Amino acid sequence: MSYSRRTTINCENNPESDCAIEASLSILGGKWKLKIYKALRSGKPLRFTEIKTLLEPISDKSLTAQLREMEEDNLLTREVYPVIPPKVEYGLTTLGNSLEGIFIALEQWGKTYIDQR
Amino acid sequence: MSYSRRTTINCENNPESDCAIEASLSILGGKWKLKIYKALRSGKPLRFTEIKTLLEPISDKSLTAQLREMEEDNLLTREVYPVIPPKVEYGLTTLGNSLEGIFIALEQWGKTYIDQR
DNA sequence: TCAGCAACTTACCATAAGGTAAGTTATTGT
DNA sequence: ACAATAACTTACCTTATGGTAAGTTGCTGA
Repeated sequence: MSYSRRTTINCENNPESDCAIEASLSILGGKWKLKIYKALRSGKPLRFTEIKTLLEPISDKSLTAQLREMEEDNLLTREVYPVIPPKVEYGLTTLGNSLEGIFIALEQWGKTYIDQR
Repeated sequence: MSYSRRTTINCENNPESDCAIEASLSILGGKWKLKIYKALRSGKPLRFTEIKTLLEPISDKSLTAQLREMEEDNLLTREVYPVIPPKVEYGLTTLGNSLEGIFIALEQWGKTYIDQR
């Protein structure tokens, strides 16, 4: 998708309710976001490397970037354990869990689309 | 979003159901796709210029590109009236109409997200 | 004769997202 | 002494998407 990320979503010049949709897409539009959601959807927090293994072939750089953005957007929590080597666990927030509806809708429609060919 | 368009969606290397989601996103990921859907959602077919006015400030180039892709993806119909100056009407197909679920899910979640700040 | 119209097409350019590959940190096990 | 480890960061590059501005078509009304 090409919904660029924004720092502040401005609904001012959006008299209609496009804004809500734009918000959703700007937040979920990253190439790996929904896959990260999927990895964490079970409820169990995962470590950086565990997520990375699940999403392969994602790069370290991309994974950190996407995780940071999702954290900023309050979709997931990041817990740092002060040990060496480092240990960091990521889990879904309440807002993160509320993505389920979108996930299901996209999955269902995708199946419909694929079937129709 | 950064779900690049594909000619054939390959589910072969996708043992999980990610494929359906990827299909959805690759098809809806265009910057204007969901706005075009929204414009046509009432059921009434619209002309190129009418859509353009509704979506402003979209460029001619982008609008044609997005419409063409949606047509290829069987989301909308394109009816050409052989008159001069040209008249072309776009409307939703059955598959196009089935996007409603995604539309609603994105809209609802976006509202939730915006409220939580 | 010629500007105006709708629906394009074309050439060119700007931006952003993401990839690759390497480096960083501080401790622990060999 | 030193390689290994997890979770990054950095510099650099490629690609895709979309924007701008101009041109095209063929008839019609002034």
